Amino acid sequence: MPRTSASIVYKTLKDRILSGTLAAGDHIREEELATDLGCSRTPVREAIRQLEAEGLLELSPHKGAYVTSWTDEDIAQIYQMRLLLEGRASKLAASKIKEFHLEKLCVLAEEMERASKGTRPDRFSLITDLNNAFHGIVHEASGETMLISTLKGIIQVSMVRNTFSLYSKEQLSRSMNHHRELITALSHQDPEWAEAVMHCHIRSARWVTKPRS
Amino acid sequence: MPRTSASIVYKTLKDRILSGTLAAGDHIREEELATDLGCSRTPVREAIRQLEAEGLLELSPHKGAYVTSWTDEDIAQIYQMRLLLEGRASKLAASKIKEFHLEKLCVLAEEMERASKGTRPDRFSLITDLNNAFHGIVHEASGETMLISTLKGIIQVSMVRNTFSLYSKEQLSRSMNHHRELITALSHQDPEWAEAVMHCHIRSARWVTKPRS
DNA sequence: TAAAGTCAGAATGTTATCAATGAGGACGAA
DNA sequence: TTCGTCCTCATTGATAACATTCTGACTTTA
Repeated sequence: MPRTSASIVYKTLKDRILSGTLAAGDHIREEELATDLGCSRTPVREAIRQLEAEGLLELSPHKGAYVTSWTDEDIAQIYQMRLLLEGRASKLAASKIKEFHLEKLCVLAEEMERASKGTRPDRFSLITDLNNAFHGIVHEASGETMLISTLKGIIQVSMVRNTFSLYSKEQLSRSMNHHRELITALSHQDPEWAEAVMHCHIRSARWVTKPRS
Repeated sequence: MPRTSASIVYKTLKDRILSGTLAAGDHIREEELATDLGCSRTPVREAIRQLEAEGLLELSPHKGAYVTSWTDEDIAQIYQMRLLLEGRASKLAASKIKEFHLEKLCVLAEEMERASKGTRPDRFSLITDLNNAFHGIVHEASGETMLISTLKGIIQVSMVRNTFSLYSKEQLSRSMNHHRELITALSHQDPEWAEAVMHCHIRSARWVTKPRS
């Protein structure tokens, strides 16, 4: 899909940030990254600016780019935003959802369950991708373009810290149950139920990376 | 404040879009803008990419950038988002607001009233700036960094179409009254009242650019 | 010793130039 | 006329080299 150098750099850099290869606060040198990826500085700069706009990088003039460090307070606020926005998305989706949405959700839920019971070492990143796709379908079903694009940015940020590899067996199973319950609520076209399930789902995810306090 | 060429181009271009100098759908050529502003294409490219990330420009490969055309549906959805997010910001602000916030809000409300009663030809852009500052203080008082930054992007977009020059005398006066009422609600630390006033304020603004349908 | 000034080095900001791509029109055949 | 092909040109994509600015370390001086 991405055929320009800039988009390749973008994707690579974003992967490294989301996967934790690049840690919070790390300094990114344009030249270094350019030679590393075998292109000139211009595409690298473009990728960096784009990631800055998404909030994954912070850049200060003449100094360079740094991987954004999120405070615990930031993370807490991001979850509050997800609560508000994904709650609304679920609510809206319940009234508008189409059959093919429900079918996709079922398939994704099933694949996630299969993946979570497996033992492949890369299963967590697979679950992450499936989970993102699942939430994406719910958002799409809400039919609100603006809500969808806002959510995309916010969720991405909350994914920097949250990995399914941190989930306990119990937490993972609860998450899967939420997916099932959400599908049921949506298929019954019950907005309040759908919103409530989503609230449970997000609130429970909130406590994975940060057990107490 | 902005000392790099790229940020100057960014600011200039953004002003032109928000002020309507550049209309929806207008084509922007890198070369053209570069010679116009007396710099090379690179800073222009950077500014364009940044504005694309903010949603003000749409970028199609090998063709160039176009000023985003918002459909009526988009505008409606943006107001829904503002309703949700600014409502929450007002609610939170009510419990946390400090005395100096209230003082600033009073000053701004007063200046807006004075400006709206004046006859200076540039009074509408003045009111716009004051109004943005007013809402900014409310957001700031909410103390939620993430909410604030999300709102900044959304409001900016909703400002492309909405100008106080379109307000009738009655609408303008109602808007001023909302500001006063919001200050009172906030000073009484009544979250529900503050939220309700903000809802009224945004819903009434919704019907300025688009009288019916 | 501490404070201020200076300078070298490194990184980003900017430019000019070349390469590649796709849009749109001219042309011809069915 | 309509469709398809090819060609041309405008515009973006990418590179390398130059300019500017910041940082931090070294020197000087009181």
